[in-house]
Amino acid sequence: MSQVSIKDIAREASVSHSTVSRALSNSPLVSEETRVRIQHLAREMGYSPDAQARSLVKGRTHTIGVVVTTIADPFIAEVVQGIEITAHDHGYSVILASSSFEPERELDAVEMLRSKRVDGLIVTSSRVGAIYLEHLERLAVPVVLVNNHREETGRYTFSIGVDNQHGGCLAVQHLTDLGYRRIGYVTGPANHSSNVGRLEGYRQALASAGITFDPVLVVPGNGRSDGGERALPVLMRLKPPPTAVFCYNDMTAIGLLRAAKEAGLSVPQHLAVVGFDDIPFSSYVHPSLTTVAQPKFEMGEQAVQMVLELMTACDVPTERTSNDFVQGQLIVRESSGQVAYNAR
Amino acid sequence: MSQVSIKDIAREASVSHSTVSRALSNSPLVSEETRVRIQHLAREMGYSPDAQARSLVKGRTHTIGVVVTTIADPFIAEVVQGIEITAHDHGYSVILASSSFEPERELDAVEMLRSKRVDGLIVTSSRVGAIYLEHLERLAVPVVLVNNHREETGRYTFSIGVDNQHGGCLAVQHLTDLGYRRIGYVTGPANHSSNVGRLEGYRQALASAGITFDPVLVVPGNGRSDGGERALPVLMRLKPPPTAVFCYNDMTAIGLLRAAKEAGLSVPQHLAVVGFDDIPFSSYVHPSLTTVAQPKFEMGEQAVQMVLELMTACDVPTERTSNDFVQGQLIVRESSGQVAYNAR
DNA sequence: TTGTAGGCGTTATCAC
DNA sequence: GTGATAACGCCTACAA
Repeated sequence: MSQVSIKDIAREASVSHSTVSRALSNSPLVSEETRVRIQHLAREMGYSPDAQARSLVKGRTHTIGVVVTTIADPFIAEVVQGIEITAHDHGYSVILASSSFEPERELDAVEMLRSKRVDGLIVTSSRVGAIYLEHLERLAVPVVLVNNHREETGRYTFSIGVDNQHGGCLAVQHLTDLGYRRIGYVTGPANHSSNVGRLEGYRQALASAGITFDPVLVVPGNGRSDGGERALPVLMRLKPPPTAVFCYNDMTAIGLLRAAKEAGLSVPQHLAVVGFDDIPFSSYVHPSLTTVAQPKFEMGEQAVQMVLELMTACDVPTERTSNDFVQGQLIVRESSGQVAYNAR
Repeated sequence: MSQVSIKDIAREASVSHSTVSRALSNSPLVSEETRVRIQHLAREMGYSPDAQARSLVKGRTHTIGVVVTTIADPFIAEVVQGIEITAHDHGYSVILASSSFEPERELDAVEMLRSKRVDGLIVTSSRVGAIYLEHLERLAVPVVLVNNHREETGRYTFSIGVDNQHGGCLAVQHLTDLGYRRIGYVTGPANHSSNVGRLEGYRQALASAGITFDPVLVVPGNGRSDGGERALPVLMRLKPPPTAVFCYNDMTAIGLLRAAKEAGLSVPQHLAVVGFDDIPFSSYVHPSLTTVAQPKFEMGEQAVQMVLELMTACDVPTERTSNDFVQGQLIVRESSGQVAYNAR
């Protein structure tokens, strides 16, 4: 009933099923004539090869598993888009699993993907990246972490992420180039490597502009907009207050912008603001947000390429570690340098 | 090398592979003692059942295919989140494929999913829904369309979408309840069924408030923010201009808000604005946007449930049509009724 | 050039 | 209870 198989075609064409198999895979071991006849017949009968049966014998599923915390995060969604499109271009398809931020569910997902015999695994924003180290041997497939939040990256790990220090440096250099000299930083989650990196970039840019680092200008945020809202009054109470501020990410900056508006401060006249991420929103807020864009699509793209390379090179089995970094890009909008149209 | 199979376990345990199979599936046809022994051994050896081999014999993959235009659309991403989580809860996993708005790629995706023998198919925002009608017979699995933009829904189709008329009615009733009587509508893509439905809801709400419909108040948009920006001057040039406006969707409303700000109109004092969708941004714009929320997660959830039902009931083979509608929910924010804190 | 036979890792149906 | 044996749909030596 369900689906026609090569045996059905074989019967119809009065040949053996192996001849059908060969004809359909364009094997040279079959006569031109029967080849076209079989292929025509297959199309007519609505044949669709069974990928499972094929991969059972070939040992490859042409499928890669993708584990995310939640696909509803626009940032992650863009990375996944890069993954899906790149995978498709290489003849691979993608099984998506989300952990909903629960480590247990994340392990479930990995186990399920192992059962489905994915050829490789990409994990984004995992906070439990370390667990993969233990599971790697039995997983038997390459694993690439994207944008993970772990501190230490040991052996057996492959990851790809943005160069946080470089990005932070870009952001702050932009401000120093504009002449700002008293520049604040609103942090993200304190011990995330991304926060540490961006802070380091901040210090580096200050240093190269000949500005001495002042720790009171670093105020805590949390990566969310409410963190930015709370940070603003703290910054403005300083003597003297900063004239520009670099925020851990765009959501922080957006919260800070909102607080500034309510406090009657105009941006960028009273305070220049730079974010990080370039979430879709940042061009729509008012004033639009200067930020460091993370190449999200590209990160997905590179993750797939890394997995593919690791797959073919898996004879040299994993002693190597590789952590690739992509460079962020400064996007100048109204919240820094330029004066907004209608705010003068 | 790669993965241990039940045969490996059988050899190790000195039993037949069928006994191992039974032990691992908790069959009653195996002694308690060997069952625990085998299960222990399996865990020790790092056994992972091969889902492909299993589905080859069972005829079920416990996988559903999801075709999207792009996962980077936050709206779609939330629907997919609902799909993934619901599927997971029912023991199903999700293969994701994106069409990038190209019909040809969409067909590719469907063909690939057929090869992978998915048990069901969910397609979101397809503009070529009609193609599925032809392919349905050979697809041999249930297909559910989510939020599709086709006009006619013929036989053999199953879909789920928001009740546009009801939603439009909610939005405009909210405005009439507040006392507004001259209310505009900025359209979406003219012939989309969603636009037609929302317009119909607009007219219905006017009628039940005893307001006669005035066609000049309906001005064209395009579903994007620039459409909203261009619509504002058109509306304000009317004599008399509207005091409130319902927009086809949030992006349109956001564009309109921006134009209003540049024109020196304050919202909602000079003009109340209501959108549709409740995209994540709408709570962040200023003033925050009153809107009709589409239950995106729920739509994904219901789509999975529909697929699951159709799967088990596929003996009654498809003569039926079913189009389920979920109800939107009014979210009142600053852009309508309430006056924003700092705008008085 | 084509057919036969075996195997991929399961489950399921028989016997014993 | 357990063990052969035969599927599931495909690929691929090896024979013919």
